[in-house]
This record gives sequence, structure tokens and C-alpha cells, in this order.
Amino acid sequence: MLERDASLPRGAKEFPSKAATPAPGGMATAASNHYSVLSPPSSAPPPPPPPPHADSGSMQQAAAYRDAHSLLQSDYGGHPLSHAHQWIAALSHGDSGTPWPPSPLGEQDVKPILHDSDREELQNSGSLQQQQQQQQRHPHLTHQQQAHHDARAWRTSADMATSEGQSLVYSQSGFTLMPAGEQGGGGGGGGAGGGGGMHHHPLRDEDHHSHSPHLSEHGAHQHQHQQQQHGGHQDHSDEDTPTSDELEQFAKQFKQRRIKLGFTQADVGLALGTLYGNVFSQTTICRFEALQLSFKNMCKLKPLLNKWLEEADSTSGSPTSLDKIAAQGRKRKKRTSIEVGVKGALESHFLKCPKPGAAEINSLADSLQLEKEVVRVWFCNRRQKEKRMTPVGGQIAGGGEDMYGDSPPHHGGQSPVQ
DNA sequence: ATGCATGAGTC
DNA sequence: ACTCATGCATA
Repeated sequence: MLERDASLPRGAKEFPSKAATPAPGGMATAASNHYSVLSPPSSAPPPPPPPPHADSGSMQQAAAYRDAHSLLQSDYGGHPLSHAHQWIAALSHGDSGTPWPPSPLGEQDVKPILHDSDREELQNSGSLQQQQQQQQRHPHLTHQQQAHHDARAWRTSADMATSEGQSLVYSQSGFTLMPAGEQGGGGGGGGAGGGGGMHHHPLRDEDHHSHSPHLSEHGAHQHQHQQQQHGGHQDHSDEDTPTSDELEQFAKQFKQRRIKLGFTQADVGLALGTLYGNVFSQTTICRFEALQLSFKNMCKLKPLLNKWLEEADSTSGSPTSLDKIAAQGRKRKKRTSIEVGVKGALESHFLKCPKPGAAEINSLADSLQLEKEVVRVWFCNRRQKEKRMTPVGGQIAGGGEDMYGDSPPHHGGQSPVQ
């Protein structure tokens, strides 16, 4: 708990490393498998060309996919391997949170956006250590302990960073190896949100100051060492370690520019795919703008979006005609609509016990007449929501510490933007 | 803009 | 079996 503050480097403290899931019981996602089936129909509709600048292109993507899906949706079909996706390489380093295994996924589920020629998997090489280091650093912590901190930490860190100079808040370890020399950012996040999760930490107060540049006397234990990269240089906060404040600013600006240029969130998502190899959905872009992603995730996306902005800006008139990717053939369970009453019940249980065990889930599911899987997923999503920087109801507060423990739900209200 | 869902990675 | 990143589907 506290030891972390004292003994650990800030980075560690700020961000939990990765997955620490004490999780007592739970159920696996096993249940969810039923829906996957295959039926890669060759009848995928061609995606409509995106208007480079027009504002009208909004939901094309969605529409396109929808059509495709509808065909398949009749019954579950979907072939898992039909699509290959390998964009992984692109952000690899940025995401320190996910140490990519040697060759985990040759093809996942995504869309093959670029020509194979483009993608190179170069970057993954050296990034991952950071998070591991963190964990290893303090082996004494149990995962449970580690697990506390959550995304809200990013706010906190911002404070510190701001005041202290953000030196190494989240710095990663060895990144810099980026080929292009651009997008250095990703890394930032380290194990932030990704980190397993929540940690307890007493920084509630800190969170509150949020980004006020003035005070900041709290911790001073920052430079421990460890993270730094190679040696060298790294002061540009923009590319290396964005602070929460910067992210907030960037998101705001991004949205503004994007709109000004006449692009929709969906357009941007596609453009990222065509330009850099990582396709993102409208949802993700939306969440980025709304700061509804984990700190780590925000850090990962920022550089890409930043590049896109530059591109769009410079070529604001010219067509960035790119190819789009077509649909994939994945089948998805139909979205379950949970009735308000039931939701209320779930909420109540969540307040009491955010991490119900399999048994609890079963009984809950039974009493609410919902599928067990649905209940399980609901809790997972609910927990995730709590971790976002901009919590549902508001209050950025980070309460990792007593978050689910015993402290009462401190959901509050705060609406940062929009 | 958001709710429910999927899957990779991890414990 | 969980967390985290991400997204289809939907309100």
C-alpha cells in the first residue's frame, strides 16, 4: 500500500503495472464463446469511399459494417480466421502495457488495412520491459496490492508532473527505438490503466487538484531511476510522456481541429488505419476525445492522432484517398438490453460487491433472470467504467484505495468536457 | 455518445 | 477468470 509511495519510483506508483488481478472468483469468458461461429460469406459489401474532407462521411464505416453484419447476423457465422490483422506492430512500443509475446497473433481479428508490404514489425522489440520491471521491482507487493491504482492516477500524476516537472512520471524504459523517430509517445502509459488494475493508494486528494499548476508539494520522490531510457534526451513532453493535462488539452484541440476540417470520428479512425496501419472505430475516437480511455490508452493513441492531425492539416485540401478496409466476418451476440429495474439492482450489488464471485453472479443472474454471462460482463464493464478517467457520474477522484473495498461509493459528479 | 460484447494477455 | 483495449450495435 503505502510502501509503494515511499519505495517505488513514481512511475510505479502512479501506474500499476499490469494485470494484477486478485480476482477471487469469476467466470471465464468461456461462456461467451458460443456465439462465435463462422460464416465468412463472400458477400461482403464493398465499403464506400470516404470523403476526404466532407463532413458527410460520418458513419459510413458503421453503415458498411452493418450491412455486412446483417447478412451474417441472421445466425451466427463468422469465421475467426478469415481476416488477418497485424497492425500490432505499429503501436507496439507505445503500449508498454502489453508486452507482446513473440508472436502471439499472426492474425487476430482485425482488418487488414495496409498492404502487407508496409507493415513491419519492427518496433516491438524493446518496449515491454518497463512494465515488467515495475512489477519485478517490488516483488514484495502482492498482486492484490499492486492492483490498485487505476486510471485515475493519471490525473494525479499530472499534478505531480506539472509541478515537479513531469520528469519521469511515466517514463518508460527503453523506447526510443522507434524507427521513424516519430511517435515517441506511446510509451507513456506504462502500466497505467493497463496495469492490472486498481491499486489502492491514498492519493485521493491529489487527484483533486487535478491539473492545477500551482501547488504541488506532495511527493518528491520521483527520480528514482530506472525508467529512463537510454540516455538521452527526452524533454519534450509532447512526445514522450504526456501529462494528463496535456492529454486533456490535446483531446480538446483534436476534436476542434477535426471538426473544423470536416472529419467525423469515424473518418479519423479509418484514416489512422490507412495511414498508419491501425484502424480504430468511431467509438474509440469518441472516447479519446472525451477522455474516456485509460491513461495508458490515451498515451498510446495520442501520437497517432497527432500525426493524423498534422497530415490532415497539411493536406487539408487534398484527398487522402486511401483504401479502406473491408469488413470482417465476425459474429457478435446481439446486444442485450438490460431493463432499468434490473440495472438498478445490478448497481446496488455493484456498490456492495463490485467483484462478485461465480456463485454470486449465478444467484444474481438467477434472480434477475439474466444469463450468467450477461451479468458477468456487466460487472466487468461496470468496473471498467469506474476506472476511466472521467467516471460515469463524474468525479475524477481516484479512489483506488478504498475504491471497492469498504469505502462507500464515492461516485460523484463531474463532467470534464463536453 | 454509450451499452454490452469479444478477445488477448495475464495471473 | 479477470483486466484492458476495442468495437459493434444502439439509444
